[in-house]
Formats: sequence, C-alpha cells, structure tokens
Amino acid sequence: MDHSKSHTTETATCERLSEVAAKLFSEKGYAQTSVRDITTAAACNLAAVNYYFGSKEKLYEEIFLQMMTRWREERIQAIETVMQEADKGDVLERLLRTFVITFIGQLAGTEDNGKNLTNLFLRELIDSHLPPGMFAREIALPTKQVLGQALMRICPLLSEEETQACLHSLLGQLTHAIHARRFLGEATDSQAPFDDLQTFVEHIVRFTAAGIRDYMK
Amino acid sequence: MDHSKSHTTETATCERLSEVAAKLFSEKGYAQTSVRDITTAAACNLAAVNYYFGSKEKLYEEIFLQMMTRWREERIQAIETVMQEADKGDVLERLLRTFVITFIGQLAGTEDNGKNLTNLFLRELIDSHLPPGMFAREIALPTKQVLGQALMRICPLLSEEETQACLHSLLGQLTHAIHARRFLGEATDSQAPFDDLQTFVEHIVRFTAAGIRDYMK
DNA sequence: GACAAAATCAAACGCTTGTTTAATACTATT
DNA sequence: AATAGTATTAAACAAGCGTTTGATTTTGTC
Repeated sequence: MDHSKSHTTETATCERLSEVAAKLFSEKGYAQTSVRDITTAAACNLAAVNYYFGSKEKLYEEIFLQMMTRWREERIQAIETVMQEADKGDVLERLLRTFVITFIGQLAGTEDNGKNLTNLFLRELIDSHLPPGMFAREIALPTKQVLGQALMRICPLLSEEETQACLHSLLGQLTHAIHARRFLGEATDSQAPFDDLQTFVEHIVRFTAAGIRDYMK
Repeated sequence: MDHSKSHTTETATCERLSEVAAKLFSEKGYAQTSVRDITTAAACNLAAVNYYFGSKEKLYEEIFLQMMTRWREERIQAIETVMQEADKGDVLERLLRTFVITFIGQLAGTEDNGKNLTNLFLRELIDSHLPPGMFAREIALPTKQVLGQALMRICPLLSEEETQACLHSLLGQLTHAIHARRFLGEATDSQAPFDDLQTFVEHIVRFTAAGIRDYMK
C-alpha cells in the first residue's frame, strides 16, 4: 500500500484521517467519537477508515502506539541528557525539572503536540481500548524504569521499593494536574490549580525533591 | 412517588436499580453500560429505568450525587475529628494519615463501599456525564477547602498558594495510585505499585509531610 | 488511448442504543 | 367485590453505530 503523492502538497486522505482522528479521540474519547465524525472532519467518505485501517479499533491502536512511542522516546532521551551532566550540582532537582517540563509542558503547547497526547494518555488509563496490558508494557513500564534507574544512581541510599514509591508520587502529581486543570476550569471563574506553568513546575520539583530527600537521612 | 413496601423484606425494584446501576456504572463507565445491562442485572423490565428515574442520565446523576455527598461528608467529618485532637503531637502526620486512609482505604473494602465510589469518581474526571461544573462545585472544591483550612491551621507559615499546591500534590498521589493499581495489574504478574496497603499509606504520609515541611523552613 | 490498480463514493446492512407505548397484573382503599 | 392507582410487561420505535458492498472515478503504466 503506497499512498504517496509525489507532486502534490495537499495531504493524502490516509494522513488526514490519522491527524483528525488523533485530535477527536483525545478530545472526546474513543466511544464518543464516531467513524462518521472522523470522516466528516477529514472531508472524506465514510468508508475510508475501514479501507485504510481495517476498522475503527485498528485506527485507534495505530494512532495511539505511534504517538506514545514518540512520547516515550523523547522522555527517555531527556533523562539521559541530564544524567550525562551528572557532575554539576543539584542533579536531583535538574532531573526532576527536566522530566516534569517534558511531561507537562505539552499542556501549554499547541493542540497538535500536547493536549492530544496527554489526553489520549489519560483516557486510556480509565477506558482502555488497547489490548490488555499493552499500554503498561510498551509505555508506562519502560519510562518508569529509565527514570527509576536515573533516580537510584543519583540517590544510592534509596532502596528499590522506596524509589518506586517516590516515582509513583511524582507521576501522580503530574497526571492529576492535567485532570484538575480541566474539570476545575469548568467550575471556577479562573483558577486552574496553577495559572502559571513555571510556578507549578517549581512546586513539583521542590515538593518531590523534599519527599525523596526525606528517605536519604 | 412512594415505593415503600412495609411488610416485605425483598428490596423494591427502584432500589435494586440504584444498587445495580452504581455497580455497573463504576465498573464499566456510563457509555459502556446500557439500560438493558442494568435492567437485566436488576431482574426487572427494560422500561423500569425510565419509569422510575426518567432517563438513563437522570439515574446516573442521582446515583452519583448521592454517593459523592456521602463520601464528601465522611471525609470532612474525619478531618474535623483529627483537628479536635490538635494538641497531641505529630498533627500533620495524623491529619495526612487520616485523609489518606479514608480516601484510599476503600480500595481494599468490599465492592459495595469502595471500588464503586472511587471508580465512579475517577471516571467522571475524564468522561463527564454530569452538568458542567457540578462535580467540582459539589464535591471537589468543598473537600479541598476543608482540608486546606485544616492544613493552614497546622502550618501557619504556609501561604494560601503553597497550601493549595501541596494539597494538589497529595490528591494527585492518591488518585494516581488507583489508576496505576488497575492498569499495571493487567501487565505484570503481580506488583501493583503497592501490594501492602499500610506501606503505601505510610509512604504517602511521609513523602507528603516532607514536601510540606520544606515550605516551612 | 487502453488497461489495471488504487481510491472514492452513495447506499444499504445488521446491530445496539435509549425511549415510548399500550396493554396487563398487582395492590391497596372503599 | 368493585374501583383506582401503581407496577410491570412485551413490543415497537427512531436514531446512531461500525461495517460491507458494488459501482464509479481517479491514477499510474504500458
């Protein structure tokens, strides 16, 4: 199957479907997004989804894996970069800050990059439409492992269990921020938990670093 | 509408519907639970939901508000109890421990009490089927406010913003634990983030207390 | 220009959804 | 026992869903 159009700049139907579907799935969720929604937004025929991807479910899997793999690799890359500068001071804070920013910074990004991915991520946690365990196996565990190894290298006093527990605390703060920002925004005039992204990042870093250091004394 | 049956012990159709629906909604989510699922499980006719509650949506609202109100009041009650013993030592740890246990302890409870409620809670965060802002207004904000006041009384050095930030960090750790326990269980042989509930509680308390205390020096 | 492969299309299929209807059964009160 | 109000039932409804079909148009190749 080669859908390349060498001499035209307009994106092919297949790609438009991918992009539009990623946007809709992440905004409304899998069940709430119909094939008709997708094909209408992509300005193509209803049958196109099944023609190119086989089924709605396959389309979802393809989008999800593609976005998530890229997400995971960016995160791993960022961690390793920090670890190579481990000789400078405040390694713990720098590691945390890097992870927090790349994790949550996408909130402030354009809809193409950030919101899509993070929302898709969070939705899958609750209403899974992936083969059982795929998300944990392909995305969550590898990322957690790399971050865990980095943390244990910085803080040799931490046991395996303590490291995992602290990682959990960090991830919880990050995912919750995304939730809270959404549903609190509906109720209050302004006030997401943090209007200022930088203030938020620095709180997470400080709070988490303090929690981790408590295990080192 | 009075559906009381004074002389029979068997629960009325209306109540069975409530109980069964709460179970199913929390297990599978709103969209994934059909009216036919509910009425079949409640062993009554398909039309019963609309007869007693008007619609599927109204049934959901009624269940949700009822469970969440009780949840909120239990939490507020627990906080106030701790605050009345504020003269004893380690108030911060005791406040945190109380909140954590009542929040997350239900995970280990029977299906009637805990899982239902917490899952319902988390699902609503992502796929809302309540009037916009109702959840935040009725549940999240009041609970957060009471906990925030208690925290500020214990830690007078904390500013309003710092208190809110720390509360966010606490809530994030708690909700994330529920997520993680679910989807990691699918992938790994055992190993939820915390097999032992007590170890988990003590970690959250310690980690959070350390984070908070970092703002007090 | 003719041919074959790929892409697009309108239309329909079978199924599930929430809701409504109108008839029937039950349960009190008179 | 008759009546009125409530509860339950089977059946149908209209709407939406994902998918399939078969014809038509477009595209690239000889």
